[in-house]
Amino acid sequence: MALSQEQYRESGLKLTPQRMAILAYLEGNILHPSAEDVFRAVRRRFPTMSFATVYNTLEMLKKRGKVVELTGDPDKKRFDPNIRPHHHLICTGCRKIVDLKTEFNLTLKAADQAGFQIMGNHIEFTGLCPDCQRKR
Amino acid sequence: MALSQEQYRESGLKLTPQRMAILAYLEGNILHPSAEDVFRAVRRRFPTMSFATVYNTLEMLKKRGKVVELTGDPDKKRFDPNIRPHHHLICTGCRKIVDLKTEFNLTLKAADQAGFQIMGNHIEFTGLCPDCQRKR
DNA sequence: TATCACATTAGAATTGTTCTTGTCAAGATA
DNA sequence: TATCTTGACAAGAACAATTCTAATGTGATA
Repeated sequence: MALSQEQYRESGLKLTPQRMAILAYLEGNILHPSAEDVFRAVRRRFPTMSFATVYNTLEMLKKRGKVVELTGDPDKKRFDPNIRPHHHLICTGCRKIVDLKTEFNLTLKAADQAGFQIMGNHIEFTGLCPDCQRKR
Repeated sequence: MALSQEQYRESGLKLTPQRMAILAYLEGNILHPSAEDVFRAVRRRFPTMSFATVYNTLEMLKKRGKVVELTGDPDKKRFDPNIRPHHHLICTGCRKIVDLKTEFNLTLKAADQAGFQIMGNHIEFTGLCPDCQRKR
């Protein structure tokens, strides 16, 4: 998430301590946190932090393209501060999500697109992470 | 979803009218229905149908590999009775999900797998469906 | 048809997310 | 720096999706 404080301000948004804390937590975070993960982490420094602020901020960042909302976890929303297109490994045991650097060249023939205007693609490799392999 | 009534019984499950109605609705359904879609459809014939029955049945079918739970819709669980591996087109406007017949040969080098035991993969092509293109 | 394990129902409970309302503070302006 | 205005915040209520609970009902087998 390349989002400096200046960029932030320039886009007409107020830079509040709460938002800075959320940004700091997201910056470089590769754990694909849920809203609750963000909330729990940021609350340590801001005990009065509200869930609404977390959701509002994430929603705003999403609208501005600064974070991406992930699918792949059916139980909760997960967010990725890495906005460069990339794919994921997903553990079906613990729902851990790991970034993939591998690139794939995927194209769909027009005949297969069902009239869709394709904007992007995302590959989910599913399997068991090392921890979950050990447990079973 | 190739699941005949005989297979159903043989696997030690009771075949109730409610379950038959759910199975009938799922059979050949390409709309990737949510639990509520199933509920609403089946309730027409079984006005006493309970949501719990829908969730229980879907969960059971999932456990037995007769349906697949989809990611791709962050707001609700969606189910696919087509258990043959295939990929999807997803409309970011209305969350319509369309099956793709196109096959891709995706392999990950061991070095890229982060120790995961890979079980499968799934590609989501995102974009706007024809209806949503018209609306914007 | 009697029995029993399992399925069903209705609604309560839980979880994740969004909305509302009153208050407050960041950044702008003078 | 003092004041103003707009948007952000906190707290909790509301909402939506899903899961659980307890009581009742029913399919399959003998």
